[in-house]
Amino acid sequence: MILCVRASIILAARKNSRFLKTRTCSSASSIRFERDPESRYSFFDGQRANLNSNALKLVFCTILEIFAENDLMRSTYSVMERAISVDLHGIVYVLVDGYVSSEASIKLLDLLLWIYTKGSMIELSLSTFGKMVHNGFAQDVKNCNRILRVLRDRNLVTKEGEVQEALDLLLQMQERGCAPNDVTYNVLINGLSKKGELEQATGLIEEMLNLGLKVSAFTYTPLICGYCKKGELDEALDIGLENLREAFLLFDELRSGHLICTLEVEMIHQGVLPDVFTYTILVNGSCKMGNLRMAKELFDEMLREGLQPDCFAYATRIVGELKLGDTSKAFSPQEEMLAKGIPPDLIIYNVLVDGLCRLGNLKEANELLRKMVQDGLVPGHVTYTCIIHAHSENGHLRESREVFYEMLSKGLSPSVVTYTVLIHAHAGKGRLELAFMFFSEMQEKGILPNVITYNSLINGLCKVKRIEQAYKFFADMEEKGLCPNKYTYTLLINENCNLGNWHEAFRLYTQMLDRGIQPDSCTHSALLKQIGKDYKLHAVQYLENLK
DNA sequence: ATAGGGTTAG
Repeated sequence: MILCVRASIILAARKNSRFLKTRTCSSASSIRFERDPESRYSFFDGQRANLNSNALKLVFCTILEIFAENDLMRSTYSVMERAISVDLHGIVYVLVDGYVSSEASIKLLDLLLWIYTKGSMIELSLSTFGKMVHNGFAQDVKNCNRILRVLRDRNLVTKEGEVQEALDLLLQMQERGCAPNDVTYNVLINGLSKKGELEQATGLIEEMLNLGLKVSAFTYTPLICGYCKKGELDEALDIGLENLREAFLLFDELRSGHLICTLEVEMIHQGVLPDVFTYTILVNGSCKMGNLRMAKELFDEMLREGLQPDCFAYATRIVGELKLGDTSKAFSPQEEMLAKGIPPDLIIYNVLVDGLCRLGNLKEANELLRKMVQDGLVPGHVTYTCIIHAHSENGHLRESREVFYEMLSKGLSPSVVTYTVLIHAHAGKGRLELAFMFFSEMQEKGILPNVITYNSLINGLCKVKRIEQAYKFFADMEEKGLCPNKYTYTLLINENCNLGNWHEAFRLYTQMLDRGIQPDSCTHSALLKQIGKDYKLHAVQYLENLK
């Protein structure tokens, strides 16, 4: 059988090369490939280069066809991956053009789209899907679901538009008779939940139930996740109100606990049992909302249910223990994991290194790094960023730079977070020249600064009263399409108040309200800093009520 | 190997 297939491939390849030679000799530019996006080659290099690239596509497609027809999907996969790795994206034209048998092209196009979507190659996914639809190859709901995920994620990353585009596709699917299924809805519910559109997400669950579609852990998990994130945002509001802080915390605890329990009960009511994914989110959400007791209870509940926690679940638990400041308890799951044959991964180590750094145990953190390397793991950019951060927080700017250069020498690419940590530290300590150096260096490397990066610079500039320059960066970020947040405004309001520029401070305050940016009590404190202490709290409460 | 949910750093 294998020999037979091999022989066919060789024969097919030979047949193709003859076919192509004929084409070349007759000097007819391939009719079949007129629409080839790589046709610009022929512009510079004559027909030969163009045909060579096409020849390669035909050979690849022939091999793929033979593998697919014989159901050798593993081999098909690796050949397809090879074709993509040498940028032969044009094979999609061969596949939709009817050059290979329709049975094989369906399989091959599915596979091609799968590879593109799995690798989040957004434009290639969309263009391939478009060609498939155009040629009647995309009737499969699975393909639609893959594209839905891509559209959803693109929307979430760029923050432009809505998950709307994906919702539109859902409508189109319904119109074309390609019935959306439970997976379709799950993808959309996930997108809406991540955007905080929880009511709309709940509405889709109702729609699913009405349609008799299967509601599962896949459906509820993102929604629970969304509620957890909302709780986290709410909690941020009470920073700075130390006589009211505890009351807020208690309130949040009750509310979030209640919501999470309701959802959990609802899931069980629907016959959906929470699994490791669900529990991980619940534990994480409880941690983030500061309810560490509930986090622990949920983790234990997961064990009682007979579920086997994995690295994700353990990482979440360790974060919780570290928040409680208990180093020994944070390290104990490691033994448990080893006993169960789940070796701690890079993220587990990152969490532990960061935890030790935050507790000021830089020495222990370094020992852990050595152990990590012994275990065959390589510290990554997050690991280094944690250590750089630790040095910065301790005011050791020189050390933080040294670790940064060590990181570069290991061939690791710093992220926007790494640079932001460095910029924040240097700008905050008045070392603005170094901060600016890092700021331009990151952009030269194509790492885009974000709101936090700009806030770090604005903070440093305000501190040394270079407010004009702070405004320049404020304008610069807006030009780049970055939206200033409540911290950006609070920094500028604060400095204007320090300088007695009340008019400007209130102008900024009005502007942020107009833009729908919620101020917090820090903004209000900054604004009212000069008012007598007795009146201050009343004034803050008054403003809080206003919004 | 052909869809869908979860973990770390500013």
